[in-house]
Amino acid sequence: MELVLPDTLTGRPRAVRRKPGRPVALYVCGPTVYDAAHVGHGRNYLVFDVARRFLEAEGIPVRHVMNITDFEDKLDARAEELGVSWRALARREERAFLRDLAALHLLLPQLTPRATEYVPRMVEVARRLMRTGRVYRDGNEWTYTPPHRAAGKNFPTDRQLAAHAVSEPGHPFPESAGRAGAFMIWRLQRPPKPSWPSPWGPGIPGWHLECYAMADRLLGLPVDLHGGGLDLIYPHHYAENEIALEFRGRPFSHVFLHVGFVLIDGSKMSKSRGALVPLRTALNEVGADALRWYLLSTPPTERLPWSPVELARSRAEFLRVRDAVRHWMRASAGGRDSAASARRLAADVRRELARGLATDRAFRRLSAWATTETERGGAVARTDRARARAAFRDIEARTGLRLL
RNA sequence: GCCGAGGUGGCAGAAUGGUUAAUGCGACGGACUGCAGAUCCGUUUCCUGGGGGUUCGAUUCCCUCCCUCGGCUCCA
Repeated sequence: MELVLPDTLTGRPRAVRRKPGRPVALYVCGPTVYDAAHVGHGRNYLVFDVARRFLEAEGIPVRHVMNITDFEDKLDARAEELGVSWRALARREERAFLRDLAALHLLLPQLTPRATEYVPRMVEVARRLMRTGRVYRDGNEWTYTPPHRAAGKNFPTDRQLAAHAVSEPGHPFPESAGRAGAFMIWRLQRPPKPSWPSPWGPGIPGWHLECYAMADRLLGLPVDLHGGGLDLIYPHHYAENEIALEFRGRPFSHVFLHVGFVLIDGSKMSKSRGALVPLRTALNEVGADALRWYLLSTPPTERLPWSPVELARSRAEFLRVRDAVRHWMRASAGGRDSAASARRLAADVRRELARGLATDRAFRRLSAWATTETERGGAVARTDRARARAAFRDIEARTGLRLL
């Protein structure tokens, strides 16, 4: 069964496909490792985890790449604050971040390339952009200004930006009309801050070149599925896509999926506002399965308001479902049911996930099944136990929940 | 301004063309109780934002208007 996702670039549902004989090329934008993961990160990577699990359960191999941004201004600032080197801080936070994702029972990507290892390739991307004649230098920075694109080629942000700049007179975007959508590709900088040699002098490449260089090298462009949090659409994915359009005339990815924010007090969880719930804290409180249930209980592209009450309710709901499954599977209780009920449930879950990764609807199927089977006191017959188990194993494989 | 998601009973929230539009909370009545709470039983007539259209039939599909929420160069 095909996995159809709401594609952000076209605004339409699109099936995830692959090149014949190749695995699905999945590139998920990773974190800047300067602080602990919060539940917003958790939800983001969780959504791609379920997408990958679904494809693999369908027998489709996935090559899953997630970059680690291990040099960046905020990382420098944090390192200085703590009195450690930016490299040491990045390594430490990277380990913690990946450990927390694994604790949420995520399948970790096969490859987690670090930005620091890709600087020479990013320099090469910058060099090619320099040759387009669309780059200008302003002091220590070189900036690339993309040409105007026809509708549908990229996220419709340049129009937005122009309108936004006009509607807010104090907006710090100087020549907005002509330069909407421009992004930095090289900045001069010296140690102890991150710095690498280049034809333009020592410094650092712009962030957007990172994912382009990595995806091109490790997966080949265009990739099949790409995404991250909704906040990455602009400027990050817009910019990556501009580079792909410049060099190849094709978008960065066949399908873009962007995950809705986890909201706290009505607005986005953010490190700068200090309003966030660390992933580790939530995991310690309710465990991976209940947290997965909660984070996936709203459609992936929609926002999820964080609420301790709802978290507790999700935990209770997950446990109710798990207990119902376990009880139903205990054939020693003299069960008479065939495996049909479990197989139907697995088919329902599969169908809901295939259609837009509707985790919320899939979970509702599980809840409904649990209610029905509990009320009628059903239990599987000993002879059908193996087939029923296989059905639940399939659900587990796709959702990452541990039910049996 | 632009992009996106929505407007269902007092509140929250299901139902992606088909019988009296779920369920939960709240409220009200009753049982129990010295009173209250908790618990249990029952009741809750009244609800699909406005206006067109498609259809035998619309909460559901199309158009339009109004309103709400989120986002719009740190960011998952």
